Amino acid sequence: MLVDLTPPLPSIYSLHGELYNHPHMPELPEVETIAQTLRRGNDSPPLPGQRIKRVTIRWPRHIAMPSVTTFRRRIRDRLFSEVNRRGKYLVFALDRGTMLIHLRMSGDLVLVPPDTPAGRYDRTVFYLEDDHELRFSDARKFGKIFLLDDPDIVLGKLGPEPLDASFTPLILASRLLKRRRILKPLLMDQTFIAGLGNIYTDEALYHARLHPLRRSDSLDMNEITALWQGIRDALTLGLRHSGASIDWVYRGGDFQHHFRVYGRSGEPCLKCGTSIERIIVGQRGTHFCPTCQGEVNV
DNA sequence: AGCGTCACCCGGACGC
DNA sequence: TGCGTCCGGGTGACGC
Repeated sequence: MLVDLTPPLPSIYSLHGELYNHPHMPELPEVETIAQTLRRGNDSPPLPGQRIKRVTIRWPRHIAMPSVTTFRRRIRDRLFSEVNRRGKYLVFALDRGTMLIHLRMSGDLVLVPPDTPAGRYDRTVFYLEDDHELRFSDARKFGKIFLLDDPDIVLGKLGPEPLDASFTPLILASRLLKRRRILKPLLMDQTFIAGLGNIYTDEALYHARLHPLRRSDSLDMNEITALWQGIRDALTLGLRHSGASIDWVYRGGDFQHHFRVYGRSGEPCLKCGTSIERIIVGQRGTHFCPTCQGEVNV
């Protein structure tokens, strides 16, 4: 029934010698880039101010809350008022309630003009009053959509926003020292800090010159400040490049050309020339420079 | 309670 | 051609 008119992706999977035979999820910079594009409009008009006529749901398990039937009924005739981001969630404030979308591994959201050919992985389509369509495509089907009166049911569990002014080195210090966890999985824990995934965690630790296996309570204040700065540097660099485009969907960002460690195993460290290593930490591929991020002292 | 580990969801790409 | 394996984020089960 659906015709695949999606052109094959350019070969962007072997940029650094390491083969990217898998997708990975959009993180804070990618989600922020999508939010900004929808908010401002690009080739299409801004999403705020648009009203939803109806919705098509091709993969009902995407709808996390409420039930699919209730979702379908409640989303009708809703007006988009704001598009924001919290952690890796897109937050759509409506005239009644809030819709949250988590893209997980392979999700993407685009606002397209009328009669745009269907994409192979379009799963949920919001038909708007002016006949533009907001399309949620998701090859891996791991994405989640919520429609809530109180978005804090979901967003309330999230840790601080790393780019907020309220996120200071001291806040980070108190959170790190309260725990006794390995840094890499702790930074990816969305209740500890919101928005970091595998790529930006590895990049942040490299900027901070910290080994991914360090214990959270072993850091001194200088190291904590370096980590705070590293997190912000990695995210800011990603944002400046409109995120990375090594997913199933090309988003226009080009940060993948600027990774310091992610996907660069076997290649020389840009600071010292040492071969970048790849290890598994908490079931996740983890890239680091054994010289620059050397001391593990657990 | 806190922490680590593992299976699961899913499907494209790869090795054999 | 086809099967098994791998990968990823988040969740939930389980064990220490």
